[in-house]
Formats: sequence, structure tokens, C-alpha cells
Amino acid sequence: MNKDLYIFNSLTSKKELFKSIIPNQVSLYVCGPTVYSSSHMGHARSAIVFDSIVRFLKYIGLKTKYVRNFTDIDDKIIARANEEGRKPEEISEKYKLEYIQDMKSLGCNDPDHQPSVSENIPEIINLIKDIIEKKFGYESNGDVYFNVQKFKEYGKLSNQSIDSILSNTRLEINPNKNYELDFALWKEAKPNEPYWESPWGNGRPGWHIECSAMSRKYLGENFDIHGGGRDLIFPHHENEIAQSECISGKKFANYWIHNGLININKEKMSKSIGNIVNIKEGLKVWDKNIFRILFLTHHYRTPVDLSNKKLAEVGKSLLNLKKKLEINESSSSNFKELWVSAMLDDFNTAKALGYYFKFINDGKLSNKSTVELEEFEETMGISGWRNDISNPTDKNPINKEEIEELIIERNKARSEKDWVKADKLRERAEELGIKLLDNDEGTIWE
RNA sequence: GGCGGUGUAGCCAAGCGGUAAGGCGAUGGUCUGCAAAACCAUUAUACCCCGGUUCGAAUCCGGGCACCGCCUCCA
Repeated sequence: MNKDLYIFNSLTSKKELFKSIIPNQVSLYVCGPTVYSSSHMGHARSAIVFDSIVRFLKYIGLKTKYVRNFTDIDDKIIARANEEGRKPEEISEKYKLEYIQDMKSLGCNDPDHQPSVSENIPEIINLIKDIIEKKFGYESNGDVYFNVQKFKEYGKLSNQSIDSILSNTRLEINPNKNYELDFALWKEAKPNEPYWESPWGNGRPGWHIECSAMSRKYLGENFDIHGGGRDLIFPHHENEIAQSECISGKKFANYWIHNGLININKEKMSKSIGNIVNIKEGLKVWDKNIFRILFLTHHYRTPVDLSNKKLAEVGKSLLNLKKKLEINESSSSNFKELWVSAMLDDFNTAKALGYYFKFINDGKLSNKSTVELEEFEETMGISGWRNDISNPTDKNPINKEEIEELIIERNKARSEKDWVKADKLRERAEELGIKLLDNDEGTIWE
């Protein structure tokens, strides 16, 4: 089997043969959440995409080191804390724990490291010192800024020149900055804001520096893959590159993977529109495998439209699939070869899942191929649904006694050939979300 | 305005130079009191439009049109 892995690299906008820095090892850094509110479907998709990528890398025998950070120092956290009359660290701690729990509920494995900004202040201060020393940063009234013009490759990830960014960006006039596009590495604390001591006075890190500091700490100056949502390309990832490469003189991340965003009922999901769907609410109604499969039947770079209709369709497809699970020893297939080759081609989970559906629907499961099926499910993180007797499309508790009574009553009507009454009782069952199926052994429901 | 993306059946979605995966839905048949389920069969001569390259294009190139994202905090 061909084992070459191709990855679409956002840095070059090309699909490239993946070559790791250290043979058979992959280092991966993914931008995690800012923990100031409950995690939402955007976090879910990103986590699921990278979870399946890491699982696959492991499956093909690579040793992975996966780091995902928490941004736990941030203006929004401070604002939220003020609103609720609590300490910022109480807010961030609460949502950090929630995030970890939500990702578990979605069947995502923990990254190897989940560092927080607050635990890496010395590393951040040292990095800023280095940047200043190399004249890529400057202090100004207690703030420290990055000198964008000095970094000649600024704009290479988002494919823009400094001039075009400048002419297309509206920035607040900040008298502390030497140049409009310069961004903060360190911000002086205002009264009543949390702060850390630094050579430039009391303050806190800027938004982008944390990822440069933490990726360097855990993965080194040059690592294999950096991931995150598409929306982070500019300015966040662009700034990370500038901060990191100006110090090391080395390429920061070799490959950049950006996942597509979520729409809700065909409308952009965003804080300003206010249509954020949070994970806990979603999981109350739909099984985690339904979210996983919905996301993974789309290529990771395309947008996904989330709606109850789509989720119900996935649920229905699993329900249909469950009816095809009989073992037929005489059959054989090349399922494994097919799905692995799909994944080797820029993690094409949609194509791989297509093979999976076909494989099961063709009714060609043997005991041997069931093992292949389990390997695939493990890689996609969609284990368990085949043996789960509950209906994945309906997580509402069902009153069994009520249904049994209804069936008895209906069967009585049927034996009396009172079809009108029988049909009415079936309609009532449907109102309860139950389908009554008559077969040779009697009436069953689902 | 700058940068980027997308346009494939009723809906969703793979495919990215060799003759249209998969899912939902729909239709016909068998079965059934009628249904459902199950089983069998059908469901894009066609990939936004117009040119071009090629033996061959949904796939490459040029030009349109439409929609979307980033450029402000966001995964």
C-alpha cells in the first residue's frame, strides 16, 4: 500500500508531500479556545478535525506530539469577570474545565499538552526580551509592540503585502505605536486589571505572543504542523510567524492546516449575529457520533452548514446502516485499502466515510472485515454506535409503559378489524416520536 | 477595495485530465387490513455561463455571472 501522505499547506496553497522533521514523528500545534464562555460548534469542528487527523497519523505508525493551548488571559475574559463581579481566573478556569469536558463528550482524545498562557508568563517575557533585543520589538509607554515593517516576509501566510494590508485596514490610532500595523506583544495594565510583573512594568501579554512562546517551548523553533480555524490566518497566524521567525531565523511551522467554519441554517455563526450553538446544548439532543459524522462527511477545509435537518439526516443514515450489520462470512472487500488511501490524500474523511457507508450497505461484513471496520471507526472516533441500542436521532426519554399500553390497545382494535381506531392509535404513537411496525412476531416499535 | 474560497441530481456532498463515490429524500414492484421495515429496481448523457488547450475536461487556461469568508474579537 502506498504510504505517502499529502497535505494541503495553507502557506503555499498547494497539496504537498508530507515529510516530517524527525522521521516517523509528527509535532502538531493547534490553536485552542479563549476561555470566556461555553465552547461552541466551531470549537467542536476544529477539535474533531484535528482529533481525526492525529488518530490517523498514529494509525499509519507515526509518533505524534499534539499541543493545544488555552488562551486564559484576554480582554474578553476580563470584561466577563467584571460583568459577573468575579475574578478573571475564576472565569477562565470554569470554561477551561467545561471545554475539556465538552471535547471528551465529543469523543476527542486529549492532546499531549494543553498549556495555558497564565502558566507560561516567564517564557513569554523571555521571548519578548529576545524580540526587543533583535530590534523587532520596541517598548513604548509600558506597552511593547512588534515592528512589522522590519519583518520582510510579513504577509506571506495571508498572501498580502504590508501596503495592501495597510490600505485595507481600519485601525484605531494608537499613539504608542510607531507604525499602524504594529501589534502588541505586551500591554500595560490599566487600573483594576490583572497584571504580571515585567521589565516593562506591570501588564499582560498581547494576543499572539502566547502561541509563539508555547509552541517553541513544547515543540521547538521549527515543527511540523500548525493548525486552527480559517479565521485565524490573519492576523493571528501571520503574527505568530513574524514573532517566531524573527528570533529563530528558521521556518516556524512547515505545514499549516486550516479548518473551515460553521454556518447555522446557512448563516454565518458568529458572536455578532448571536447564533452560537454551544456544544452542551447540542449534545443534549444529538449523539456525538452524529456531529462527528456530519463534520467528517465534509472535507475539513469547506464550510459546514449545521441544522437540525442535516443532523436528522445523519441520524437516519446510521439507523439505516444498523439494519445492514449481519455477518456474511463468504464476502471480501478492499475497504481498508480504499479508506486509507482517501485519508492519505489530504485527510479526505468524506471520501473515506463514503466507502464506509457503501461497505456496510453492501452487506459484505465478515468477521475479518468487522475488524477492519473497527479500525476505521477508531480512527474516525465514531466507535460504539453499532452496539448502541438507543436511537441516535432521539435522545428524549421514552415512556415504555405508555407505549406498551398503546400497542395492546391497538392490537385489540386490529383483531376486531377496527382499522380506523388502529390507525388513530398509530398516529398517536407517531406524535410521541415512535414508529410502530407490525411483523410476523407481533408489533415492535422504534 | 485587497486577499481567498465556492458553484456537481430535490437537498447535502466526494471527485480536481480518462468518461459522475456516498448520504438523505423520491418513485415503481414484492409483502401488508392499510402502512412501516425488509428485499428488488429506478432516480445527473451530466457538473453556473461563454470561449480555448487536449485523442479526451466537472477537472487545465482565459473571460463572465452568482454566492460566501477573511481584512475588527472569534475555531
